[in-house]
Amino acid sequence: MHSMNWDDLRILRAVGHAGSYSGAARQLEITHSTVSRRMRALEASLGVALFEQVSGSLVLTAAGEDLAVTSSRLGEEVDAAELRVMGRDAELKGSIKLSIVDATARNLMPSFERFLTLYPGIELEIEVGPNLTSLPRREADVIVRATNSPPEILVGRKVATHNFPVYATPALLEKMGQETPLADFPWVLWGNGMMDTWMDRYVPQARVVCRANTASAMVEAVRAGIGLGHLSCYGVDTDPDFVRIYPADENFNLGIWLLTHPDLRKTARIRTFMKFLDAEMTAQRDTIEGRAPTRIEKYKDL
Amino acid sequence: MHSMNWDDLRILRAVGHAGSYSGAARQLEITHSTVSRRMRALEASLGVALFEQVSGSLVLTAAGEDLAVTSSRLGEEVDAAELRVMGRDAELKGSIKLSIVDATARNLMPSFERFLTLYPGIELEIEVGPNLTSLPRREADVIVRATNSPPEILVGRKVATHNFPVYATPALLEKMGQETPLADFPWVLWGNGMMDTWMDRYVPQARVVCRANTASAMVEAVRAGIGLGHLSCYGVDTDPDFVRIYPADENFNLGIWLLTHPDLRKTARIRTFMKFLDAEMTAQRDTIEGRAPTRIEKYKDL
DNA sequence: AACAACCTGTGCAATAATGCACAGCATGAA
DNA sequence: TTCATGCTGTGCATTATTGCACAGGTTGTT
Repeated sequence: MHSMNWDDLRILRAVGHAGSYSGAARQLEITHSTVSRRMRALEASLGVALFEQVSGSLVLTAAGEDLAVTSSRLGEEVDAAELRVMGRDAELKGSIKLSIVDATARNLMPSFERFLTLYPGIELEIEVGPNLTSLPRREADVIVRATNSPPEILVGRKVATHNFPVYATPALLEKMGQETPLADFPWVLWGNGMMDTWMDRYVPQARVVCRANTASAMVEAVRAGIGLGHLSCYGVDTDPDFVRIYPADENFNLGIWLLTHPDLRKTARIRTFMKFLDAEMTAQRDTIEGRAPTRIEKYKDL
Repeated sequence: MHSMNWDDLRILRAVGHAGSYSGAARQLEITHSTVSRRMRALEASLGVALFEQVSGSLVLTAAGEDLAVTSSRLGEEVDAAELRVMGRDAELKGSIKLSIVDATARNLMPSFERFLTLYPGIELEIEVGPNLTSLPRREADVIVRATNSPPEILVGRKVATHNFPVYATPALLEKMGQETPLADFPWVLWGNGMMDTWMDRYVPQARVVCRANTASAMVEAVRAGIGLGHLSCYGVDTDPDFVRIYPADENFNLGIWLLTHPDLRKTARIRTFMKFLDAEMTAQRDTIEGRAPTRIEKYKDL
């Protein structure tokens, strides 16, 4: 008997999650026209309307919602099964060249270790450096980047977000006095100017005593007590040397992107590795994004 | 990130169930070459061998078994969801012409009633007759047949099996005497001769006093006490007028096929109806096939 | 040994699916 | 009011998938 195409349910899951054909298309890395046709085909196959149009956008019907929920559960089972079996046998071998900034690399080392334990046939070549701005073709298989405008020649997805609260050290707070306003502190700013707009708006007369052009240098400069600084929660929240003194501004964050070249994305060991990192970072997202700080301090006023 | 094609899991489920690419192909109504390619693609996508070849046939690896089991569970969830939403709204309407023999039609009337209650927009035209041997194109949308050689121009599947134990009536047993051997009874045989080989082998000198050419006529002839007869358990096991006196021979049964024309199989109301009947008969398979008799008598010797 | 009936694998033509490019609609900001 | 940015729908060319036909292997029966 003719059966429904289960892969249409994978598309439906994405539509339910993204809220639109266009959003689902981006998530799945296919075109919105494909999503549209697949949902039409699914409706025809089932003989039921899954969507109704409201002001040019589509919303799920009751049947659509039912099926989208089921598809979401199916997705969880598929993902779990996929992780269980992917590259499970000795066939998964070869080299993976990873390009990653050093701060994020440090945070992910335990995950890399776990991956290499699971897949002993893999050789992971990690190219760690300061902010990597050029991506010569073929010099890396997998790229982890902190950006809000990922290069269009690569494919992948945003797995988490760097949020940047303002941090100080307890020693600096004590030295300056607990009631000293932010404007009176010395500041360490990002060399690429990404927080300058924020400073102009909220601490216009700030004493900028230092600029650093890498995440690691930023962290070490603040650790040394040189000044206050916007640091990513990722790895800093769990470092006892730091104290948050002002919350992150959601308009000043960076996506953490997991990217590869389009023609590599079907390569088993690349897919396995990216899926593994995706799962690891998804599991740690609250920690990465600063929603599970280990020290809670009274925030200063501007 | 590139995702596995979930529809490959639907194929894998069938392979796990059928035990071969060829068997899965028949079950899914696609070619074995498609099954082969889809399983190769799935293995490539996951980077794991799901099959290994043993004497020209394929057996599942541990990873393959893991994934086949998961796929089977997914299939149950998909089937349940599909039944919940299929044709759920008022859109499912139109006519369905069903061709079915009268004995099976009587057994399925409660199911037809349930279907029409669920889908009030459907008009079911049931063509009930004695054994229908010709299938003029387009005179029926859905065909239920008792056969072991379904017409190749139609598509569908065997949903259950007619098994044919030997039945008597209590009155006939009393009239003939409880210890009378089978050979001394009068017999009612099928007009199409389908049980003649069995009779030649096991009751060669039988007194054949009656032949009937339809299932209904067979049932009514035995009910009238004319003689013993091979009747389908389906509907007879639950009829208090009858007693089994000899078990069914598994080499003398008929498949119950649910069939339609290839170009109708994607039509929503046809698919919904066939899937519904499939589910109903699958749920009743033990009863249909005689594994849940309501009266258990001591079987006679040959 | 020969044959029948099952199995899987693959080249090539046919068919189906997808992406691209375009069109039109809705909404929010300036 | 105008414009930008999102959305969905669709014709056509491109790409991927499928079916057909064939080949070869294994097993069981005669």
